[in-house]
Amino acid sequence: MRNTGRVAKDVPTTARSRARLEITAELLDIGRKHLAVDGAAGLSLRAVAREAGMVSSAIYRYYPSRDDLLTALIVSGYESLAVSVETAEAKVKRSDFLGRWRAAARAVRTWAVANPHDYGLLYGTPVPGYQAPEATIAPVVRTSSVLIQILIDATLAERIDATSGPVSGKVRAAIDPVARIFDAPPPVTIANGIVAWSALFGAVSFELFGHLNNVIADREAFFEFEIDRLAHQVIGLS
Amino acid sequence: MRNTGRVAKDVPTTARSRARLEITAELLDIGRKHLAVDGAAGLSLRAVAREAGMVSSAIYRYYPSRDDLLTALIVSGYESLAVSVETAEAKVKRSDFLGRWRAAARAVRTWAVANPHDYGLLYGTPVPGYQAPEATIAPVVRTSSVLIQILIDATLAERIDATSGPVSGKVRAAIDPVARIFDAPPPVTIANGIVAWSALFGAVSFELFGHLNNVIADREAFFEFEIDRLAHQVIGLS
DNA sequence: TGTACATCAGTGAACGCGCGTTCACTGATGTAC
DNA sequence: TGTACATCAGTGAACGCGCGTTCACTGATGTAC
Repeated sequence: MRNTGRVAKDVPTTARSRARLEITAELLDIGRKHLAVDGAAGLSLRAVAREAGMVSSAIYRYYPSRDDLLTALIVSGYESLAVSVETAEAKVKRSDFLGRWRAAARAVRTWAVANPHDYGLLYGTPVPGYQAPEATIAPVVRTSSVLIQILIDATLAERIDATSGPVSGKVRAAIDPVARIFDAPPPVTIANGIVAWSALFGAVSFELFGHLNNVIADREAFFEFEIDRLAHQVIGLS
Repeated sequence: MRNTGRVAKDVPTTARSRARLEITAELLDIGRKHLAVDGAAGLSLRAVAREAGMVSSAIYRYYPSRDDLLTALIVSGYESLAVSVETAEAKVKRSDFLGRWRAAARAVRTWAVANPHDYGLLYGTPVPGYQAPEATIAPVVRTSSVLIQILIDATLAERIDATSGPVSGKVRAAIDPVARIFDAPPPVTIANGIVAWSALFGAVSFELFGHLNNVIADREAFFEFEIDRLAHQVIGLS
């Protein structure tokens, strides 16, 4: 079997290249498991190779350095989160804006609870000495685009309360980097959206990083309260 | 000079014990510096000892293990944050509840920006394999008590809007661990307070951990907007 | 005040460990003719 | 289809490194009489 002109260059055809993709993915999975035990700073290429049944130097055929494995883990984490959020949000009727926000917010928490160490890698303390390369930007945007799209749709449907009033010039300048990309929602909506978004991740981080111990008994119930408060009081969604 | 009966046992009298306190504190400072470069997971007793001009084994006279140094750093971090927040909030007229919230919230951010690595240690990803001992609880409570006191005072002065309405039984049960300690504010106020509190730390974490890059240009201006939104829309402070 | 003993900070060597990365190599797989 | 050569996954040894912790020790400081 040969590649026809149309097939993308990276589709594997030979046994060797199929094996390469599989092993690359397997090493990533093992890396993810180690993240859970030792944290990002303790991630060790030797340990991953060992568990894969390879000699320590062999892993360099797949990841040229420790930082490359870390980058792959971060990218795949953001992608996995994005898929969860997109899938959950897509199931809700397009005109149910509150429902779409709830679905997206719940998906963030559910994913984080299921993958606490990936969450910590993405949204916790930055790994010292690690500089995120460009490759990590695209999958980050995917997740937040879900919220932005809800805001855009709700704005066009006139389902966002503008009770909070217009926003000062200073704030408008502050949010300029996002606002210049999406011009449908008014500045106040974008600003409120960012407040709600960072509050959402604050809520999830508090739960996952142990700051709700001896504070909140039923985390799921409180989270529901929290995201409704944010939707109604902060975003003005109805 | 001798101890009179009244003097606390741990007040140093001899040159030796004074030196001990000083060196203990100096090692802590060096540890804090290393935190900034290598992160919590990379904190090394040998490196700290080296910088203090000691042989590596000597540090064991002061901190019996790596985890003990880490605990001391965490406790001193929470204390330093608590002092900043308490001091800033205390300067505001008692009847200016919004001003008190703003002062406390700003103090959290200011402290975090000035001590990003301590902040990461306290509010970021938990250190793998490290179990926080009881000693860390008291200083944590100090900071959040500032907010709770504002809520109590504002409730008694009837300066909190109850527009958000009463809270469901489920939510009341969820916040029971906190509510049973402070009975002045109604459950809805406590619940709203926790939402605002975790949103505040979410905002600070987003900024410090790099999630506002290419999103918010002027972070201070946006933070001001954010804490006002939280005060008005979420807590209902006037 | 002076002496004898106890306490304790700091030394230096050693333990066993794991790490990232390089390199020359072997042998299997893939490709061109 | 068969052969010669090129590619590349995986090996095993080695490099230089830093780590936490223990231990027997020296010598200065503090305490009791």
